[in-house]
Amino acid sequence: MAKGRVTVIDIARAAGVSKSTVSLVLQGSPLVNEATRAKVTVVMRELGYVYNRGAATLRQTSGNTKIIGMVVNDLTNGFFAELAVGVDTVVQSAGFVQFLANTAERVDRQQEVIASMREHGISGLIISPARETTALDLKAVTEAGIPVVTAVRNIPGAKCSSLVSDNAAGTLAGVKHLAGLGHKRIAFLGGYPDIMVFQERYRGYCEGLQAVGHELHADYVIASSASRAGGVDAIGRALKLPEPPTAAVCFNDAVAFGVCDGLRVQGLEAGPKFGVVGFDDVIEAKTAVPSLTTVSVDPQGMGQKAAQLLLKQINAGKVEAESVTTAVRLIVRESCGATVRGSAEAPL
Amino acid sequence: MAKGRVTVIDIARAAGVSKSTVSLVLQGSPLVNEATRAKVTVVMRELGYVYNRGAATLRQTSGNTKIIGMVVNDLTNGFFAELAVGVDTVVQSAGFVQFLANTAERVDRQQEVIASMREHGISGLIISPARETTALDLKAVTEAGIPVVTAVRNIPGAKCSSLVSDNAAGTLAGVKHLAGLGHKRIAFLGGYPDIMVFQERYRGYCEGLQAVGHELHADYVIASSASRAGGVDAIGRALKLPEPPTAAVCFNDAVAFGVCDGLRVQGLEAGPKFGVVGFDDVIEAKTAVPSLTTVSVDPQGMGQKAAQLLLKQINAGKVEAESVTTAVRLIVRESCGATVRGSAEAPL
DNA sequence: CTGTTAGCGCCTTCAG
DNA sequence: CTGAAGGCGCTAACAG
Repeated sequence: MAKGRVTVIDIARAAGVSKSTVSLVLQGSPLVNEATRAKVTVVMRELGYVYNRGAATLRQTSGNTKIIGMVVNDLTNGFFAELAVGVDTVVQSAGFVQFLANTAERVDRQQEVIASMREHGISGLIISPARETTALDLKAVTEAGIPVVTAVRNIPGAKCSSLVSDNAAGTLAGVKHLAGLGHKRIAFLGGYPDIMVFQERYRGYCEGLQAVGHELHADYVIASSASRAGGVDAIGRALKLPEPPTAAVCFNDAVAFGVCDGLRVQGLEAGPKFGVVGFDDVIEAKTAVPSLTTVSVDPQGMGQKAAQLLLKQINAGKVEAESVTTAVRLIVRESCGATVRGSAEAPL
Repeated sequence: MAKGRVTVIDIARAAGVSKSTVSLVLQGSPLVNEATRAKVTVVMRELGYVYNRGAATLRQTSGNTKIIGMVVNDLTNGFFAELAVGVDTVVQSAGFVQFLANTAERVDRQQEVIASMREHGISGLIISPARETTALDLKAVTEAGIPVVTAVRNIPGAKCSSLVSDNAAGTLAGVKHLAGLGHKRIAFLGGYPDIMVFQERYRGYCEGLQAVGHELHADYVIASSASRAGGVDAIGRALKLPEPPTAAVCFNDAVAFGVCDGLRVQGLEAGPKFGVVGFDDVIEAKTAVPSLTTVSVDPQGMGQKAAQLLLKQINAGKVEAESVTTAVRLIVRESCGATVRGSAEAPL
């Protein structure tokens, strides 16, 4: 039963041809007679032949298994599950299979599974790295010439492509959304200007104001720690201004939650009267509140982009694994006091 | 760089030994001198050797890749994501890797990925089958002697193990829970007695009544379609009884929702005054309501059990892939008007 | 268009 | 305890 696995040689004998002919049929070569091909195909089905990809890989340019590795830090989080689904769809239709491993934020597990995947000869790797992951953890893989794409989080010094939110487009969409609701005084709250992400989101904020014809008021840009406490602080200061804002774009979701808290203290509420948009950094995704409009990444879309990017590199001959930062599609979910829905698309 | 992949022969040369010695080191054979082993190990690290599992598999009893396939009908659903995580944890610690594929309920996709996985030589398969899957769809795999475990849903005629909810234990726990809250008149609503699942859940109901010392009243067992509408119907009839029940165990979640609807119509409400327990059949998982106590499977636990079962069969020499129905752990989540928490464990 | 020959990287005898 | 062959299933040249 499971004993004599049928091989090319078996089907060659049964079809009265040679193994190489069978091999040619297998890879759809045009060098084979149509009648022969048909006969071989039939015999294959009859004998229940299954292609042994391992053997083929071994013989060929030792590398192109059609397997890609996908390692995720928390599959329990719906965001990452959707990410995996996105990857899966494109990977499947390209005839690849994906290894999936969950790290539960543990670098040691992550390294183990990466090693394991490498033994199996993955031809590419998509990874949403565990915290604490350093460029060194990926060095072995990248140096082996295996294309790597990081998603959601990126690893500074690593020789790999990364896929991060289009920060500017997100805040831009947020501003447009709020302006569309009639808000004239829109603040930008939270975060510190010394980090790159802040600069990008701030730029989008400025561009948004410009796009809707508002002036940029320095008073409405209030830096604070990128935390819930920081949000409370920032909104507190904002409301003390002579002409307080009526809406705010927040650096991230944590800040946005803090802003909601702060509003509540003042007897206000996030909603139609005071519009709050938070940039969703996934980390707090599980605690999303409905009274908040968030700018968030479409996880499936991100997964698809990641897979496409990876496959492109694999097919391109696994070179050019440079730090190519790519943009992703953003969705502004409207949730409170509005029917407007903003969205921004930025191509690869 | 990625050119000359280092092989056993390379490291043999560098370490000044023969390939077979290296091979022995690789599989931790005791037949090798400690000093030699150390030297070889060092050289391996220095040259950045990675074990080629494909080649090994090819040489060996052509079958034992350490890969298991996991196919899921909807990874977007948190339940299945957790299931996958459960599988992943045990599979990882057993030194296996998992292929994960999402079918989105499409049998054609499912068949494709299964075929693909087979080409890669999976040594076992865990599958939560798409609807419409028949025993025939799995025949090729099972006949090849590859152990298969179905989870969540099972496929009648298939030669494989399956993992389904412990129905009796679930309803039994539900009855105990309600009795613990002081309910004396507990009904069993929904479903039709001609299906196996009904019989099992009904049995648990009876056992539960017995366990808490209640009489079984035929009036309190009301069959109806296993749908939301069926639930409305059943509770309607129940409330017309001379001594209406004060609590109900429902055949499944759909029925339970209907019961809640029906109660609301009568000015009642699921909660402390009228206890409702629904058996969670996953299908409706996304629409869970908080005022409802549900008997539901622990998805991670189920995944772990599935993986353990599969690995056991793989290690046992891939025989005995008979229809072994196994039980799973159930959790009764308490949610309304009670601090009691029931749970039932049924071992493999 | 088809058959022949030679390995891919590894593991298993079987001698030394 | 270590070295020398042979072959897993498949494909890549070459011949016919």
